[in-house]
Amino acid sequence: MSTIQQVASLAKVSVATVSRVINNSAGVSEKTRQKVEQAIERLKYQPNAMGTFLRKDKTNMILVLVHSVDNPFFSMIIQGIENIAHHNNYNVLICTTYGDRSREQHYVKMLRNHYVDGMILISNTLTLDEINELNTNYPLVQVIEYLPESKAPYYSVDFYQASYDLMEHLISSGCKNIAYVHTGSTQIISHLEKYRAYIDVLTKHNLPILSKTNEEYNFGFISAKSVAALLLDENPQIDGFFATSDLIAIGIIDELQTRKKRIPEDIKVVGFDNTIFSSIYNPAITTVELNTYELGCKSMELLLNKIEKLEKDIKKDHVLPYQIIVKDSSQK
Amino acid sequence: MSTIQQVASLAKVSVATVSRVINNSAGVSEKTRQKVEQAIERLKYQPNAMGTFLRKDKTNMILVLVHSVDNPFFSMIIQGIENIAHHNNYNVLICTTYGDRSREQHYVKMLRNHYVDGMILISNTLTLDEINELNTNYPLVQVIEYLPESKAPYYSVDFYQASYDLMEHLISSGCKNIAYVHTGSTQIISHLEKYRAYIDVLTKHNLPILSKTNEEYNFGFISAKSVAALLLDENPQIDGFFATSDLIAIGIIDELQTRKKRIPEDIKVVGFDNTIFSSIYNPAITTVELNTYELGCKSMELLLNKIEKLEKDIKKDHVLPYQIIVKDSSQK
DNA sequence: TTGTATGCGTTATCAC
DNA sequence: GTGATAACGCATACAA
Repeated sequence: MSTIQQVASLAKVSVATVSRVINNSAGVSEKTRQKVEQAIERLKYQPNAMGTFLRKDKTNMILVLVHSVDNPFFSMIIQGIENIAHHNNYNVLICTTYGDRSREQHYVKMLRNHYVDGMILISNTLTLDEINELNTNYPLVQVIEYLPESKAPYYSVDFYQASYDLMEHLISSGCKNIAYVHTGSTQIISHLEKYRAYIDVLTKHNLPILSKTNEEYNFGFISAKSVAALLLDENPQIDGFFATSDLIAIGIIDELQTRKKRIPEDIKVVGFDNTIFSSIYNPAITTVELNTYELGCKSMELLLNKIEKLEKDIKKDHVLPYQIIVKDSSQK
Repeated sequence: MSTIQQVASLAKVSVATVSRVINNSAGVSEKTRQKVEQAIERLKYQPNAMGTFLRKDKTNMILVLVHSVDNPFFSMIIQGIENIAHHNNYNVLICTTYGDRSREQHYVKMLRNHYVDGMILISNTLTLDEINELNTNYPLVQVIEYLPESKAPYYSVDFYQASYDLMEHLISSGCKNIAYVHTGSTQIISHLEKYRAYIDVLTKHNLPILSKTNEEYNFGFISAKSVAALLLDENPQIDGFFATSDLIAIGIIDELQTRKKRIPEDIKVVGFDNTIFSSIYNPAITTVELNTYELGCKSMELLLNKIEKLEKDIKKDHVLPYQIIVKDSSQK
């Protein structure tokens, strides 16, 4: 491994000149530039990024804290983030927590240690105090999931209204006994808002509340299947399922098919997120498009603003539109 | 942001002592330690990782180069890698290329620039020369996909034998016209070996060869559906499909169901990788378990050996066992 | 047990 | 247009 020193010696110039050549700074004569470039070539010199980082106090890396990525829902957000990041010469460090708080703390430490210039939280278990503290000291953006009371800005979707629309769709399709199924954390805003809409719509129509959640995520599918089984055992009259994700919907449908129920004739099912799963499954699943790629792009743009302090007063709440996508699983 | 200097001043000790406290080095009196810890606490001091990295010429980060991660197949490998990495105080940087060579080169540069201490290649488009050059200069390990002629070590599976077994299974289940479907890169070793077995088994049994590939990956499913449609139009006699992944199998089955074919009665289908998809789909898909988590663990252990030069002569070829998992899609 | 001094590799300021 | 040099924050060899 050669250093800038060795290049300077070989080219018979100072390290300053070599640095200028590397960074394409103005004020280097063509002759010198070529000498230096030849030396770089001969030594196969590669700048040591750590020297640069230390000197500049900037790594051009940002960290994305996410539960897991083995789900097109999250990976689309990340692709949006990466798109904007790469166009602005930033690298994206994907860090998966799998809900483990110690892993999460470990990654947060990377922000504190100047490993990265900023952080995007997709789904996290940080407390309100932690987020507020981090937000005052470091560039921080929340996307999809967020703490509404926190001071950190976020990009998300109106989960309440989307769920309201979905519920009205189920009811207008003839459902009278609609069950709500959620697996994974019950602290997240998306679930809370979906559930709130579920309750409100049922109350408005004077229909019974039939809901069950399971803190275990288990890729959504596994937990959902058993939750659906319990619900159906206790409430054989169920004729509609509101699932908080496409994967949960698939778990429910799998259980229904085991019980020889026809979908949508006997029971209708709706999911959320419009992932590839809702298209490849049989039947295709009614769902909600959240424009996750766009959300990723926007949140990265916001983070860049914070890092490079382009704007002083950054708006805190950003809500992007959604679209209800009706497919086979809930047709009349 | 405070520095070690400020902590030293406040605690009225030298920076060396502060450094000793931070790193839990021996030879610091209890009294001094407490003084320093109080100063650290008061200043909310967080060490700047870049200083440490530069000084130690080590980042304790490794890079995983992978096509994409929105697939349980890859994410299981990565979980294995992360497991071993974290137990050895290393961080894992997940870098997705989506088959884009410029992104790939960008990430490779991070290895050259001392950003990371080593690299694991899961699926890549690096040339033989590139891999060999990198392997001589940096710690490098290949997993799953590899260039057999390269000098870099790898952990993988006997794709030929696994495919041979699968083909024999299809034939013994009664299939006489078996089609081979692959989407994505056709340069990868897994496809080449699978295809070689496909040909060998058919030749041995004197059966016709019916294969089609599509370089476009498209999440496997989309491309596979159209490939299957073409194959079925041209060869209505097909009674078995060998798909090179579970997602491809799903695409095929989707096309078959559109055509009102019964599976497995009319046509049998087998996939590969034993991802969650092969279980959640209806029918459940016969597949091959590759022990991806284990492969991830082993390859990280190997990389650690190379980084910390524990062993001198590292074996180059490592082949882990597989298991054929028969499910509904190919039952007699 | 503690402090001093040096260097890791780079960039940037200031001379010339 | 180029060079000398200080500084970034930290760890460590050596001295005390």
